Amino acid sequence: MKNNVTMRDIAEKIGVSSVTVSKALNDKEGVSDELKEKIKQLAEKMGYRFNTAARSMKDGLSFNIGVIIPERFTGLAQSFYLNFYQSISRVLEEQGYYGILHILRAEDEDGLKLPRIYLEQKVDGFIILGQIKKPYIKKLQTVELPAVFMDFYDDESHMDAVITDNFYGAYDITNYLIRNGHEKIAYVGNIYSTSSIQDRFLGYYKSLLEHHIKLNEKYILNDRDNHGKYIELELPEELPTAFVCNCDQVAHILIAKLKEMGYSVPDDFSVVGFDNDIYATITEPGLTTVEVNIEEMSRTAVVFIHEKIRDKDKKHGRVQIKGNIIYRDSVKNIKKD
Amino acid sequence: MKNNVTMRDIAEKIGVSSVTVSKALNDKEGVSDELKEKIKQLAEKMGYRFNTAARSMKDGLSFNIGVIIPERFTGLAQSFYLNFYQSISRVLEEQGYYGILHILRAEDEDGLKLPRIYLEQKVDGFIILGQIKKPYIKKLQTVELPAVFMDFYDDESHMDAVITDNFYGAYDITNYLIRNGHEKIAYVGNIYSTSSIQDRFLGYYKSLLEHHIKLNEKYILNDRDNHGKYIELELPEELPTAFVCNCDQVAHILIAKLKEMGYSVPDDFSVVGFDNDIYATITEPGLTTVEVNIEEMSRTAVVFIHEKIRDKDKKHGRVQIKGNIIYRDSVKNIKKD
DNA sequence: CTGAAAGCGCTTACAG
DNA sequence: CTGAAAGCGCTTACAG
Repeated sequence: MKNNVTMRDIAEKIGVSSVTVSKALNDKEGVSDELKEKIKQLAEKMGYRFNTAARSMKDGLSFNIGVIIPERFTGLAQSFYLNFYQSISRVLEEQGYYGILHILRAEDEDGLKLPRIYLEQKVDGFIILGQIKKPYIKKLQTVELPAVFMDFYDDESHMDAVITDNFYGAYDITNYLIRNGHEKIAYVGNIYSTSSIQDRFLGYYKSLLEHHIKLNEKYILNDRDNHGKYIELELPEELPTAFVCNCDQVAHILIAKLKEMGYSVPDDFSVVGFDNDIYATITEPGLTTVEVNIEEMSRTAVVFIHEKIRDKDKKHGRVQIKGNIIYRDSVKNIKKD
Repeated sequence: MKNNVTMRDIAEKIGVSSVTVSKALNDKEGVSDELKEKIKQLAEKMGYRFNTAARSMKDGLSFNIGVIIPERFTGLAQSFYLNFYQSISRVLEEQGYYGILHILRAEDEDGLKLPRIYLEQKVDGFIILGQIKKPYIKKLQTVELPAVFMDFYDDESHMDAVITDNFYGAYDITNYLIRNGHEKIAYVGNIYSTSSIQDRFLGYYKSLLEHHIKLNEKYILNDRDNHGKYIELELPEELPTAFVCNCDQVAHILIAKLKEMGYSVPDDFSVVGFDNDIYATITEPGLTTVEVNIEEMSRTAVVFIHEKIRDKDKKHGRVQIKGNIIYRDSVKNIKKD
């Protein structure tokens, strides 16, 4: 690649040293304004492009952030985290960083194999998008690079985490159902599966408690096995009037099942979701759901990782970003006035 | 970052030069097998991580590929290209590369602004995913980096392109409808919008021609304006028995509309799509559609860009990757036997 | 305000 | 089989 314009080329053309060119292009002190301007213009004219690799060598920073998504959260039907990645990648670019996506294979996660982006010093830090297994979290902690968890947390490890406010989101939307006259409300989700599903369940439970509605164990419906694979939903004998689903996709599946059984939503049952992802709009009727504020979460995570790169000891702890309820057509007011 | 282990550290510990360490770790000639093994083990033990930046400086290669997606093909409801990117990113990683995603903003596309990944020498080449405007194509050609188009092509510019076999895909699936007794078949798509939609239309047309079915202009239904925004579908007065949709998403929209009008699919109308994306499985009934072979296309594009990086003058032209028909439940056999 | 020197960590000839 | 030297393109003290 000898045909690339370097600072030295510019320097020679103008009769100064490359140090001066460096200072000028980086807007540093110690170059007269005229010269600065002259250098900048010549650089532009010569088609100068900054060589990131050289800078990286000097300060040991790549200005790349590795965004790690466990394989099981990807696939044709699961675009949520990819959208998340897109948002992160956008925010990173605004901040002068780049996001390198790494899909963490199940075997690497189990085998505690660190991604090559780490082994090749390709990145300055990690954003981990989606719950990873405990041993892998431990493994990541042995690594000196900063990491921020997104959309999940792990209490033992005290890693910084940016999560959606699962608890209050579920609490709010359950309150909304109750305000609409519902009392027999089921929760759909494997409450032993992920922290998100658990916290959403607890928010739902809090709402019940506050309204002195007794928690009915038969109204906790399992939606997936412990590997995250969806299983056939089993409805209780005595049916509720409303369902709080732990995510929009499960709400979509539930509604399909109810329709198959000859029921109508929201006329026979009200259903709410969580996430506001593609399933919320694609479902007929549109889902009333809790929006995950992807943009705000991305912004926060990027600020965190940036600060941690500059200061290794910086801690942020667990930060919850509140989402709003998006009202669509899957809830019916059954209050008898 | 002084606390990183370098080749020199390993060399000193073992009493050889860093050249020998470099040779050993890269499995080059000129080091005895014993020494090689010893060096590798020590490297492992000392937690040595290769410094990509240093290698980049030497040979001017970043081992990053910029994957550019125009903004208008992204968003919550459009995960197709993100899935594509994921597949590309996976294949790149297998080949020792990394894919850096760049969402091309509309204003940058119109303003002919090159992405920063180019200006900062972050990437060795581009994969452009999704049709970009002509002037931007021209702009890209002024750049010395190799580029491969994916899922679209541009005839004037003779840029290498990996596309799905739109023509024969649509031809095959239209043939399939005809074999099922359909003769009044509409095509849904703005045939002036993208080359894909146009080619799929022509495949549909070829099938009609071969079966001596006259093309009815009223059976060409526009689905989007020239900015790609979906518009309300207008059905012809005399309805067809089947619809060939230019993509699954439009098939989804069409089926929703037909259902609203009180019709049933496939009982009243057969509908087929193209892409086999999330809309194909989410639609009720599941869509019979032409699968885009994302994996194979990614593989091909990565091979192309890799070859072009090594040999600037390498040309591949336009390569079509054939997809298969995925049979689901949106087509009814109406042949009277 | 300007620049010579040194160094970031590796690799590529080349010499022994 | 092994290594000294030079260089990739930049930046950071430091000297003037």
